[in-house]
Amino acid sequence: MNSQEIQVTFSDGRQQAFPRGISVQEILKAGQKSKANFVAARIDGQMVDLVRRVETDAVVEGISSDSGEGLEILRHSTAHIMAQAVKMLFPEAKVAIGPAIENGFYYDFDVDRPFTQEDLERIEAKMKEIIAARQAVQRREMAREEAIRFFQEQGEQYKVELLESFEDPTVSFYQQGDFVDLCRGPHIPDTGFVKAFKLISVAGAYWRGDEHNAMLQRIYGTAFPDRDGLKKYLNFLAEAQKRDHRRLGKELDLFSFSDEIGAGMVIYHPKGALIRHILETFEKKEHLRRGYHLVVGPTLLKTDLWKRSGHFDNYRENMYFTEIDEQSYGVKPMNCLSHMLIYRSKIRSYRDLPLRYFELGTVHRHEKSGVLHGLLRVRQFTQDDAHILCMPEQLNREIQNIIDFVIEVMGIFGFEYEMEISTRPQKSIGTDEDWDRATDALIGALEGKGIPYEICQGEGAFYGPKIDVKLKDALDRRWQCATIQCDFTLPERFDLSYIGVDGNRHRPVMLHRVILGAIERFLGVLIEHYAGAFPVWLAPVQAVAVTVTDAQVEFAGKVCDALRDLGVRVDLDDRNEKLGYKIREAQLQKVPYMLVIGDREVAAEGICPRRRDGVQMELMSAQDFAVLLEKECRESTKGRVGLNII
RNA sequence: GCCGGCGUAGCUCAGUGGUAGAGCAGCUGAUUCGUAAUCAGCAGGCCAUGGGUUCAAAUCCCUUCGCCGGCUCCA
Repeated sequence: MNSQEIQVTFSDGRQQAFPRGISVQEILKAGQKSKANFVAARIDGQMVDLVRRVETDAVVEGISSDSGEGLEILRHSTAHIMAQAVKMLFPEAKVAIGPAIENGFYYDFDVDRPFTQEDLERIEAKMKEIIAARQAVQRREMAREEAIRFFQEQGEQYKVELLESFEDPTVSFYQQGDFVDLCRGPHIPDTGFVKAFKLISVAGAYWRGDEHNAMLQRIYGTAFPDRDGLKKYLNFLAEAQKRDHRRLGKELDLFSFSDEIGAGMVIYHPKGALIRHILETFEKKEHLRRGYHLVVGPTLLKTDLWKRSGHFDNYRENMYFTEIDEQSYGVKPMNCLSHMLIYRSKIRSYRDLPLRYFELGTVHRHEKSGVLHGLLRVRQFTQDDAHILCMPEQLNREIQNIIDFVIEVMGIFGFEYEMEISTRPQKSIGTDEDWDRATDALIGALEGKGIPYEICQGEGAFYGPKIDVKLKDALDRRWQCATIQCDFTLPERFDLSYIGVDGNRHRPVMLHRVILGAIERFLGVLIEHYAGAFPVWLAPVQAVAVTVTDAQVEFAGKVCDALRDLGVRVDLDDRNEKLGYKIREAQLQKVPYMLVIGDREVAAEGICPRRRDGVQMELMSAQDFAVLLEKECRESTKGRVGLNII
C-alpha cells in the first residue's frame, strides 16, 4: 500500500483508502450512505472534531446530530455561541460554565445586573447573526499554566479557578470569532451547524452549585437538529404546562393553598379529599393483605426521644419544636420513633419476626421556603410509611417483597419509573460487614427481578443504603416516591432485641420504606400523569347525570339514588341549561361518564351514557351501568378495587 | 435560605401618578332545549400586608406574607 494512503474502516465494516492527512469530515462525506447530519466523529472510538485530520489507519464513525451524543455536542456548541453573544453584548460579563443538559443547555455568567427578557431577545438575535456568519470553530491546545495566564489577562476568574482544579498538563480551547472558551470538545466545525435553538429562561445559580459561593446568572436554552424537533419540544413544554397539577388542582377544585394558613400546607377540597381517601383505603387494604399491621403514633414526641434517635443532632434544622408544661416536644418529621416503641413494648421472639408496622403518618418538615412546589414539595405531608423489623437472614426476602409491592402498585397506576441504589457515604455509621450485607441484599433483590438500576456511590443515608424509585412527571422531571432504606442505628439506639432460637438476645435489622412516598407528592404526580382525567376507580365523580329539560329531574334523582346505593359516585346536574352546556362542563371537569336523561330515557327507565372520550353508548339500566363501572374499576386495578372502596 | 420575576373580582387577565375594568363563573328573570358555551339584567374589589414619598399611589420606594422560574436541599 502507498505510504501516502491510509486504510479507513467504517462502522459497518467497509474499508476504503484515503490520502494521509485527510479530514474526518471528508472521509465521512465520501463514505456515507445515508443523509446523516454529522456534527463530530469517532476515530478508533475517541470523539473528535470533524476537522481533525487522520494520519494513520483507523476506524472512523460519524456522530450524527440526532444521536444522543450528537445532540449533546450540538447543544454544547450552542451554549458556546450564546456565551459569545453575551460577551459581545455585555463585555464586562464573566463566563463560568456552560454544559449540555438533558433537554438543552445552560451557561452561567457573572454580571452586574440580572438578565431581563429583553436581554434574552437581544442575545438570541446576536446568536442568529453568529450562526448566519458560519464562523469556524477551531480547537487549540495549550499548557495548563499558559492557559491560566491567558484567562487571568482576560479577567475570567472562573475559568482560572476551573483550570487550577485541573490536573492535566495541557488543556484544549475552542475559538470562534473573538470568543475563546476552555473546553474539552468536540464541537461542530462552524457555527452554521446550529439550525434550531431557543433561549428558554434565566435564573440564579450558585457558582459550582455551592450556596456559599457567588450567585451567577444562568441562561437556559435548547437546540435541535431541525426546526421541527424544536417546535415539538416547545409544544411539549406547552402541553406539560396544561397538565401542571397546580393548574389542574384549581380547575378541578381538588385542593388549594392559602397564604393565611401558611406556605407548604395543603387544604384538600371535597374532590381532592375523596381521591386521597380512595388512595388511603386502597393502601390500607394492600398492606393488610401483605401481613403489615396498621399502627398510629402521635404527632408530638418529647425532644429527649428525638435526641436519643439522633434526629435532634442530624435533622434539627428541619424540625419544629414546641413546649408543653415546660417540657420540650418535637413535631415528628418521620414516623419511625413510635414504631420503635411499639416493638419495644414487649419481649419479642424470633417467631414474631418479621414485624411490619404500617402507618399513614402525617409529618412536618421545615423545608426552605424556596423549594416549596405545589403538592410536590410541601411542609406537611402524609407518608405511607412502614418499618419492618426482622432477623438479618430475613432481610433479603423482605426487600424482595417490598419491591414486588412497589412494582405491582406502579403497574396499577401505569407509571414509568427508574430505580437507584445509593451506597455508603463518607459520613456514616455501622460496620463494613453490615453495609455490604445490606447493599448486597438491595442489589440482589433488583437483579433477582431483572430490574435495571443505577448505582449512586456514596449517596446513601448515614444509617444505611437505600433503593429510591423515581417517577417521571409531565415535564420529565424525576420525583422520588418509593424508597427502601436499611437502618442499623435505630435498633441499636433503642436497644431493640428479640430472643433467638438459642435463647439469647439478638438485634433485629430495620427497614424503612414507603410505596407511594408522600400522598401529597404522589397525588401531584398522579394528576399530571393522568392530565386530571382520573381512571374510574380514582375519579372523585365517576358520572354526572344530565337532564335534557326540567321534565326529567324527578326521574334523574331516582337514578342517582339507585346508583349511589350501588356505590357509584354520581352527581346530578339538573340546572336549567342546555344539554350541550352541561356536557361541556362535565367534559372540562374530566368526569369519566355523562348520563344523558331525556324523555326517551324516562320512558325506557334507563340512561344513555356518554364516555369522556366522546364515545356514545347504548341506552341501559342504572344497574347495568353500575356493573360496567365495577368491571372497569376491577380491570384497571388488577381486580383489587371495585365500586365499594369508600 | 439565595438570585430574579410576580401578587388587581371566585377564575383568567387589562389598567404604570389624577374617580377601579373585561371575559368567564355567581345571582335574578326569561327560555324547556338531545351530546363541548341560550338570552337579558344584577351584584361582586381596603388593587396581598404594613409603612413611606406625593396635593394625589393599584401605579414610585421600603417591610412582611405568599406565588412563579431556577440554585441548594429533599418524600
